[in-house]
Amino acid sequence: MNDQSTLLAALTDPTRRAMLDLLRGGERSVGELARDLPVSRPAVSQHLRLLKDAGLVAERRAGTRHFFRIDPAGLGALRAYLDGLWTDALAAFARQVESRGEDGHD
Amino acid sequence: MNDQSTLLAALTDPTRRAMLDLLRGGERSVGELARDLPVSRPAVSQHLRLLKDAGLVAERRAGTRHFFRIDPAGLGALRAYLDGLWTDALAAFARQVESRGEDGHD
DNA sequence: ATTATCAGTAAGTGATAGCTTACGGTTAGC
DNA sequence: GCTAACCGTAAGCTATCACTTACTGATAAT
Repeated sequence: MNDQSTLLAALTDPTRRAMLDLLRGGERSVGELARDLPVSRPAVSQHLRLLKDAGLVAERRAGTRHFFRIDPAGLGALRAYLDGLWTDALAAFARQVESRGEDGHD
Repeated sequence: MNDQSTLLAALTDPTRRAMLDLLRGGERSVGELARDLPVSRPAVSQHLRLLKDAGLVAERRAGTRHFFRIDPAGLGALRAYLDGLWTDALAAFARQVESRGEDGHD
């Protein structure tokens, strides 16, 4: 019920979304990501930790390289939340249209 | 391409998500929202402006009352973004599984 | 017309988040 | 063993954001 906070906070930052966009094509190492981003490598590491904690990326280590890739599972939870909100909003709208003229409000 | 920033930023704040949850049942006035939230009424007004700018809520004015309700359209854009990310991630994963052993990286 | 209610705006404050530089740790190669 | 490359962590700084109080505007009612 409170995990959306982590997911949404993770997706809100522009740099992190840029990182996810870079990972659309497949996994990348930390250095590779930093090379294509306007921030320092430590900053990328911090963002990756956040994304990993949020369940949005997965890690694979090979030697000294740490490869990251998008984890589709994390996005599922977010879609479920938005779907629920969407459904409820439509239901509320239908209910209101249906009761045009009635005045039961406080 | 940059509208997700507004949408995600709007959804990230816990107070704004609480407001949206209150609006799940249907439209509410500003004062009604403030009464059920742990923040002041001006704070609610500020949040509503943000949500409205993001396209997540719609407004209806009746006398001095300003009623707000969830606008399903805004959520659609966000779902589309997540879907694209999801699809690409799955495709990238499939591509990588398929090329086990090959080494075409930079 | 005056008063009261409802709501948006402005200004100021405190906390949070992202960035940087500096450092420590681990693996690969000579 | 020593050096180099790759990466994570720590500390500090700055900017942004959410909140408050005070004020102004607009509608309703007496």
